Amino acid sequence: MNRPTMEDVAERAKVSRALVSLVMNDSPQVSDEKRRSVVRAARELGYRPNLIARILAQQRTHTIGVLVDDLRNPFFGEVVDGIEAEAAEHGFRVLILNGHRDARREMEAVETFLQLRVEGTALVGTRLDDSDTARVGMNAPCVMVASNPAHAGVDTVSTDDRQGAELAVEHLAGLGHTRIVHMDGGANVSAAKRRAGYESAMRAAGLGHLIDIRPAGDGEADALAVIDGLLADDEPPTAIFAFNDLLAAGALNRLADAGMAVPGDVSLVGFDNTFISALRHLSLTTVNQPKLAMGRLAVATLLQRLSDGSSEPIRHTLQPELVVRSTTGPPREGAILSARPR
Amino acid sequence: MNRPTMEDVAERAKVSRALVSLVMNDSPQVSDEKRRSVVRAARELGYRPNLIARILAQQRTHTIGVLVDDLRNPFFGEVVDGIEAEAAEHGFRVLILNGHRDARREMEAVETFLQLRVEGTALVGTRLDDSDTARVGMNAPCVMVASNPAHAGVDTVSTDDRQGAELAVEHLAGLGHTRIVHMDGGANVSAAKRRAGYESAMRAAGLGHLIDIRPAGDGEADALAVIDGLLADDEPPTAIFAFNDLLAAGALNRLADAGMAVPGDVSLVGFDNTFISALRHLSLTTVNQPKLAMGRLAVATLLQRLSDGSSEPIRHTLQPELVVRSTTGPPREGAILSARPR
DNA sequence: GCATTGTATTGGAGCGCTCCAATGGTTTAT
DNA sequence: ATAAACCATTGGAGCGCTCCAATACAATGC
Repeated sequence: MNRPTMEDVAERAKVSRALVSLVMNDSPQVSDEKRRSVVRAARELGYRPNLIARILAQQRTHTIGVLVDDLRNPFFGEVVDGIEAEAAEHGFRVLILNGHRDARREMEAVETFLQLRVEGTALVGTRLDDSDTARVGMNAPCVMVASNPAHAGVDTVSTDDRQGAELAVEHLAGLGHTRIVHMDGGANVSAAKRRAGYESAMRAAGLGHLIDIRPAGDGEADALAVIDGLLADDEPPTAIFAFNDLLAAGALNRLADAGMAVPGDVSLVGFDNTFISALRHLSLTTVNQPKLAMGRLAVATLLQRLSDGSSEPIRHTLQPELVVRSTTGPPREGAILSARPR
Repeated sequence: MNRPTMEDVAERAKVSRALVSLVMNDSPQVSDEKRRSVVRAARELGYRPNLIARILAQQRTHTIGVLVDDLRNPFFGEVVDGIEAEAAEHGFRVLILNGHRDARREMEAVETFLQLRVEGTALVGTRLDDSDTARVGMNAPCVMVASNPAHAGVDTVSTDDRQGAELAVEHLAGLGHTRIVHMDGGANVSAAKRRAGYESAMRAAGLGHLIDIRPAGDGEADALAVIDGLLADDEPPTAIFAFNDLLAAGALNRLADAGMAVPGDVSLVGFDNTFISALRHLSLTTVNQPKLAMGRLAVATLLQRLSDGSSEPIRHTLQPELVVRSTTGPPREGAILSARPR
C-alpha cells in the first residue's frame, strides 16, 4: 500500500534524494550514468512522483480551475475544449468543476479552487454576481467567459450578446415579422444583454410597442410552459427569439406538439450555434458564438494577468454571427391580423 | 501576494498553530472563547486553508478522478451528474479530466490522477485496453463505467450492451425488417458488445446470412461516409442500428440529404437515450442506459473497494430498455426486393 | 490536602518534495 | 605547481498543514 517515495528511489539507486529530484525534472546537469540508474530504480519500484508534495514545495500548482455552469449543455463542452487546448500549450493543467446551474454550488466550487491554490479561474457561463466574482478575483486571477461583460473589476471574454440578439431580431424583422417575442434566459448571466439587444433592435425596427419578453430559462424544459402561454394568446407571435439553442429546441418540440409549422406558422431563432442546431432535422437558425476561440482567449487572458501586474480589467468581445438555417422564413400571409392558426 | 498561513492566524489570535488546526476542523474540544477569536482572526486576515498542505499532511485526498471520453457527448454529462451526486454525499471531491477520444491523452490523464493521489478513478467510456487499466487498477481502485465488462481484473458498471443491441434488432426484425445493418462504434469500448448483440439477434431471427457491419465510429461525423456507402449499394438496407445517438443523428442528417424518408424508406435506431434522441424533430428510437444510476453505482463501487480488501472484481450490469419513438416502422411494401428508391 | 480524572492547549515531528548553498572532484589558465 | 573555474552531487531547510504525545490547568473524589 505504501507508495514508494523519492527517498526509496534514492536509496535503491545509491544516490541522494536531491539527485533523484533533478532526474525527475529533466535537469541537464546530471551524468548519464546516474540518470540511468535513477530511472531504472524508479521503474523497478513503480515510483510515481507525488504531485501534491511537489506543488507544496515549489509553491506553484500550474493549474487553472474551470467552473462550468452545466455540463449537459454542449455549448460548454466546446468552450472547455478551447480552454484545454490553450492551457496544455502553456504547460497548465485544467481542473473542471460543475456548477449545476446553482449559484451556491458554484461558490463552493470556487472555494475549492482557491483552497487548491489554482493559479487562475475561468468561470464559464456561471451565474455569480459582482460581489462573488470580486471575492474570487481578489484571491486569484479570474476570467469570466460567456457572461455579462458589465461585471466590475473582472476580466471577461464574451461574445457581443447584445449585437447577437440584434442580428437575430433584424433578421426576423427583415423577413417581415412584427410580433417577435423573446424567450428570456432568466438567471443566466447572458440573459440581460440578449434581452437588451432584443429591445434595442425592436425599437430600431419601429417595433418598440410590440416588445414582448417572456421569462423562460436556459434549459430545454423551460420552453414548454412559455410556448403554451404564447399559443393561448389572442394574437400569437409569428416569430420567437430564444435565449439559446437548448431553449429553442424545447420550443420546437412544443410547437410541433401543438401542430404549428416552423417556419410556416412561426419562425424561431436560437443562440450559441451548438451542434444541436446543426442537426438537419432541427436545422435551427441561430447566432454563432466562437466557442473554441473564447476558450483559448480565456486562458490567454489568465496567463497575461498572471505575468503582468494588475491594471485595467481586460475585456475581449468577440463577434457573433447569424447562421441562417431552416427555422426562419417570412410570416404567413395575413398572419399579422389573423387569430391563432391551429 | 503572500497568502496568510495557519501560523499567521495563530499569531494574531494569540494561540498555537495546533489550536487553529483544531478550529478549522471543527473539533469539539475547543473552548468557545478561543474558537471565536481564531475564527475572527482568520476572517480578518482572509485566511483560507491550503488544501494541498492539508492533503499532504493527512495523506488523504478525499478525491476521486473521473476520466471522460468526450465532454461534448451529452451521455457523459449525465453519468457525471450521477457520479458527483453520490460522491458529494460521501464527502468526496470529484476531479474531471477529458480524454478527447484519444487513448494517449487518456493515459496522460490517468497518470495525472495517480500523481495527484486520487483515492479512486472512474473511467467513463474510455478506450483504454486491458493492460492500461490493469496498470491503473494496481495503483488505486478503478471502476470502468459504460465499457466492455470483459475487462480483466477491474470493477465495472455497465449497461448490458449486448442485450441492448438485441432489443434494437429484435424490434426491427419484429417490424418485418430483414436487411438490418449495424453501424459499428469503432474504437469505442462498448462497440464490441453491441456488435455481438447485433449478430446474435440477427441469427436468432434467422437473419444470420444478412449480417452486415459497417465500421463507423461514435461521433456524428462518422456517419456520413457510411450512409453514402449504404445508399450506393445495390440493395440498401431497410433498417440501420447505429452505435449511439450521435451517430444516429449524423445518419439522420445524411439520409435527409439523400432524400430518404425515415422511417418510410429506412428505419433507424440509436443507443444511449440522450436528450438528443428525445428532441421531437429527431424523435429517435433508441436504447436507454440508466445514466444517472450508472454514475452513482460507479462511486458506490469505488467506495466499497476502498473499504473492504481486494477480492473478486465487482461487475454491475444494468438493464437497457428500448425506447420506441418515430424513426422506426415497418419496411416499405416490396422494399425487400426493390432496388434503391431515391 | 493529595491523588485522580478530565479537558483545553501546545510543541514538535513528519508528510514528499524542491531548491539553495555547500561540497568534493576534475579541468583549465597562469 | 597553484589558483581559478567549472561540473556533478549532496545535505538540509522549508512549503503549510495534521496528529500524537506531552503539558497545564481545573474539577472531582476521598
